[in-house]
This record gives sequence, structure tokens and C-alpha cells, in this order.
Amino acid sequence: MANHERGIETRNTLLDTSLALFSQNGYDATSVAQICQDAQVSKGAFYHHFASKQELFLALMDTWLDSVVGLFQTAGDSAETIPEALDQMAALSGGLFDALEGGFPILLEFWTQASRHPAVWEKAVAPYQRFLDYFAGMVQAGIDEGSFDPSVDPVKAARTLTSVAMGLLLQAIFEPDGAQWQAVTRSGIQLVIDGMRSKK
Amino acid sequence: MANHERGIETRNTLLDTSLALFSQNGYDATSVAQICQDAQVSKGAFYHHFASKQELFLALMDTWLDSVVGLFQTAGDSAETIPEALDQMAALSGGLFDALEGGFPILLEFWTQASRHPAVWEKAVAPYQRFLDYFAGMVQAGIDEGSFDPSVDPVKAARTLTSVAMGLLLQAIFEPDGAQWQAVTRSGIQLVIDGMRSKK
DNA sequence: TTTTAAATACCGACCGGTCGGTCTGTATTT
DNA sequence: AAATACAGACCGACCGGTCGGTATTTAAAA
Repeated sequence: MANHERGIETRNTLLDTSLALFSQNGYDATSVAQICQDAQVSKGAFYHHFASKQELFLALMDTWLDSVVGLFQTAGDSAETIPEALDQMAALSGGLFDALEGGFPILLEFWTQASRHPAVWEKAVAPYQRFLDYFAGMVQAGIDEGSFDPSVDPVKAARTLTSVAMGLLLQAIFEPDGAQWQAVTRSGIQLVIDGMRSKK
Repeated sequence: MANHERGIETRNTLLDTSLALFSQNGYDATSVAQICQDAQVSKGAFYHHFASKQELFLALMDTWLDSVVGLFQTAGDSAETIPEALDQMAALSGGLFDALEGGFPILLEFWTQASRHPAVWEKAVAPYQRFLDYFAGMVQAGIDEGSFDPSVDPVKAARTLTSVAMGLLLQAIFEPDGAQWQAVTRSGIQLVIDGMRSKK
């Protein structure tokens, strides 16, 4: 195997291992030594690939956010109306619970780190803002097509939509087996959709 | 001043100081030495009042949860219908943003700690479960009084209601000045309420 | 009322251990 | 020979927690 490929593999192993450890124990409680041990990699290798623990975290965030954004990319394509498209996305967002099995608590870690470290924060705002804008656009489109009531504020509605998703995510982290999260998510979003429906 | 009172004052100083520090830097990143320094208290005093750093955190959680539950205690009393009562609670929940000024990021800390340490988790489930049950009861009452559609699942709706509140709280921590959180919360809850309304 | 012993509140030097990060070297590839 | 990819001993800073000692209060005994 080429030297270069070997390096990439080591890097990915480090990324995978640290994702698992950060999810389980949190950023601070996870030591670099622990990551190296679990990944069967020396400390020298670690610092060859990442300048610091922080930087590894940032890289982890990058790849994770990309994968989540990618999952949403194709959602709602086949829907004919906006409410239908939103429902499809809710169903998919529920699917996230399965797809990213065990990789969810890391979201909490991203959040806390972002709320405290500007460098992390800046990496997180962009995709978050994109989501918000995207949803606001969908709500506006729903109003335009007559599905939603004109009195609905698209920006506030977008906040509410993301809140439901995030709030349920949080509850799911807290109580992994507390409910059928996929079904609850879908019905929750449905409730908000119904709340926006045209009151003719 | 009596010795006893002096002790209580020291304890409270420790509690206040650690609340601020945990909120700002997180549990792990806050050292006992730092807490003591900020509180102008010796380490001996610290360990006289608390058996460990963990125990201080638990005590902090106790008082914080009590104060939040207390804030909600009297909400929705003067309302005549369930939707009105819910709206009043939403307005009040929005007021939390002001009332617990700066003391919100600690919620994130409670959440992460709870998701990882059983001792913390158990302290948090009870009030959380109480909230959930309370809301489910309100939704059921709303159905009974004819305000809400019978097809609404009270338990799922309660999850959704709390999700909106929690999700917006999370967003508010992330972007303190990102929106008029009180207004957004109220309109968000209103959207869900409208979604539950009787479809006669 | 005075004496005194126990209890409470506090002090801060100190301890074993862990942490993130460095540095010197070696093996392999280019 | 230069660059890449690793190996792991090592370092100083710092961490949570301990411990022997002191000052003040309290309450019972004399």
C-alpha cells in the first residue's frame, strides 16, 4: 500500500475513534492518549495528522456536518406540495435516529463547544443558518401555493420547525428508548404543519 | 454573626460562583481551585461543604430545577380555556429568557452531564417526566373541553410542546441575540396549538 | 458566672496522578 | 537524499482531593 493511503487510513481511524469517544464521554473527558490507544496509533501519529485536540474536533465536525447536510440534500424532491415535502423531510429526519446510530450525543458536544469556543461556533453557524433559510423559503413557498395561511411568519415558523426537530433530538439523547422517536418526530412536525394550514 | 449563618453564606457563595463558571466554561473545564479563587474561599472550606465537585454540581442542579419548577407553578391559572392556558405558559416560558439571564447555558451542562452520568440523570428525569405528564394532561383536557381535535395524541403532543420550548432554548443559547426569543417562543407554541385545534 | 471540651468553619501546603503537547529518532516511500 | 509516516519516552502544568492545624462559636459542667 502506498504511504499516502496509509496516512489517510490512519487519519480516518483517528476520526472514527474520536467520534465514538467524544460521543460517549465528552470532549474534555476524552484524552488524546485514550484516542490513540483505542485507535491503535501512536501519539506521534496523532500529532502528525492533527495540530491539536481542538483541530481534530473541528475536522470531526466538518465531516459530520457534511454527512448530515448530504442526508437532507435529496429530501422532499418527489413531493408535489410543500406540506408533503415537509412531511417527507420529517420522516427522513426521524430516520436519522437510525442512520447515525450512536452518533447522536456528539451533537450535544458540538453544541456545548460551539456555545463556548468562537472557532467552533463559526464552523457551526453557516450550515445552521442555511437550514433556517431553507425552511423559511419552504414555508414562504407554501404560503404562495396557498397551502399555508398568509398570516404565518416564515422566519418564525422556520425557527419552530427546527426547534421541534432539535428538541426531540435532545429528548432522544436523554431517553434513547423513551419513545418511538421516528413516529413522534413525524407527528410533531405534522402538528406544526397543520398549525400553518390555510384558514379559509 | 452566628457561625452557622456564616457557613450557609459560604455555601451559597460557592453555589453562585460555580453556577457562573460552569455556565461559562463547562463542568470539566472548571477547576475546584478556580471556583475557590473566584468565591474567595479556601479549598478546605469547599470540601467542608461539599464531598466532591460532583456533589456540588448535583446541589446546584437541585436549586436550579426548584427555581424553574417554581416559576411554572402559578402559570395558566387565570385562563378559561386550555389553549389560553398554554399560551400563558408560553409567554411565561419566554420570560424565562429574561428571568434567568445568563443562567441558561447551564441547562446545556445539565443535559450533557445527565446523558453521561446516571447519578445526574436520575436527578433530572423526575421533574422532566412531571413536565411531560403535566402537558399531556393539559392536552387531554383540551380535547375534553372541545378545543382540540380528538385525533390528537396527548403524549406525542406533549413531547412536541416541550420540544419547541427546548429547541428554542437551545437556539437561544447558540445565538443569544439571534431573535426576539420571547416572541418567537410564543408564536411557536401558538403554531402547535393551532395544529391541535378542533377540525369540525 | 466562669471554665472547658466539643463542634463547626475554615485554611492552604501538599499528593498522586493525568493531561495536552513536544521531541528525538526510525522505517518506508518517493 | 528528501519527504512522509510513524513510534513512544518525556515534560511541566494542572487537577481533584487530603490532611494536619487553627480560630471561633456553642453548650454543658463546675
